[in-house]
Amino acid sequence: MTRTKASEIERENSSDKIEKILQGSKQEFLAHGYTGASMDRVAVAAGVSKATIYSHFQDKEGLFKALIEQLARKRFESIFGAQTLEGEPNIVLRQLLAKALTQMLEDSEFQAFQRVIIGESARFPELAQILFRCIAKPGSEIISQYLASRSELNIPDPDAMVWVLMGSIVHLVIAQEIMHGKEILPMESDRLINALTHLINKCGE
Amino acid sequence: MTRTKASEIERENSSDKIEKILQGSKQEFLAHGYTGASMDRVAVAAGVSKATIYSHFQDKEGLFKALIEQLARKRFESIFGAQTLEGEPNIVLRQLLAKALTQMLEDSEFQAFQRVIIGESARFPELAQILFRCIAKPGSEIISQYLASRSELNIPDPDAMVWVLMGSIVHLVIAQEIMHGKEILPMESDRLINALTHLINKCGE
DNA sequence: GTCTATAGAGGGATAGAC
DNA sequence: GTCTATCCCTCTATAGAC
Repeated sequence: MTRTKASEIERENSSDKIEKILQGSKQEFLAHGYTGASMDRVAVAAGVSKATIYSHFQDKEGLFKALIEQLARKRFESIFGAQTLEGEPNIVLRQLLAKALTQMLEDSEFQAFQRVIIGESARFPELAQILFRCIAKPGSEIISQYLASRSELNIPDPDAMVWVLMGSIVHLVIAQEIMHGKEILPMESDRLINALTHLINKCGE
Repeated sequence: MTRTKASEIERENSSDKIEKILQGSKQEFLAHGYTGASMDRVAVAAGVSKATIYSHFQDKEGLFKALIEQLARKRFESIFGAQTLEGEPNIVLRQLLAKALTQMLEDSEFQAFQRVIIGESARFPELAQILFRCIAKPGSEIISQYLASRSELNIPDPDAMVWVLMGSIVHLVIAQEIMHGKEILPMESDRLINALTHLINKCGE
């Protein structure tokens, strides 16, 4: 019986501590990056002692990797929870792009996650690759197959088209929010979405 | 007379030291990021003592900012050295996109620069914004005006189209090289360029 | 299992000699 | 202007008590 009931909320087992440590480390790593993060501050944020962290994780690197893998898994589930992709291409694609872009623009945790992954991609190339294995690859395959299945769209290279769509919206998030470019060179997401859907429509004419 | 002649190559003045320090700090900051960089290693790489660095720059932050500003200025000059943008749109745009993409894909220093700028964009938002002021904004204005001036292209929103073009190629560099995604989800630059030029052509039909 | 206390290394920055 | 030597702090990681 290791379940936590409301009546025994004071008692905590190891799994709870691990989750608390991961939550605390999320704050710290997403705010300061890998090198800038302090294990002392992780301990404070998690509400445990530093020694407890080291009893559950091998070292700072092990904790960082565990956190990133957990976050990537959660992102994957939240993105591909209920994507159907059926119906009129014009509407389906517009909704898909707009929804993905809006979610990314409004989710500052995602932006911090993306910033840290890119910033540490020299030290931890395998962590950046997890994003592609878990999110970009399955996502691009779904969209590419949809584009290919709709022959009226008349797209010569669906895989390349996915890179145009994905690249345009991901880059907008990186440029406008992550890099704070919106004050210098602003672009409304509606205009980008309109431009992309207009291009796809012209393809089929 | 502070010029350095070939006959007095041993003698160095302050300007030389400053340049050596910036060169040494480039290695260190681009390889390890701001927090991960060590002033001791900068001193070794530059061939000067740590105290000499602090006599020319206020602190680590000041040196980092000076370096990033220098690199941004150099990038700007190398990109907009000889861009004419005249002639048949189909050819001009294809060449422009292909050249920009190839240069970015082959320039690992640019990639490290981009990685560090993004990684530190939470701590130093003004540095990321320098990139937009010096590179993205002037570049996008040149391309946008070209697109608008060619009425046969029939582009409803040239500014938004620039974001599609720029976003697609910059994102490819980030995804394939900076984040090491090419082993997981590869995409050849030719196919992306073909897709983009095909879209632009369809617009005008 | 979890804590406090601390070891041991490396960080940024500076004083003082030359 | 430039160096060597050093200060003081924070860091990761662990030893030992409970």
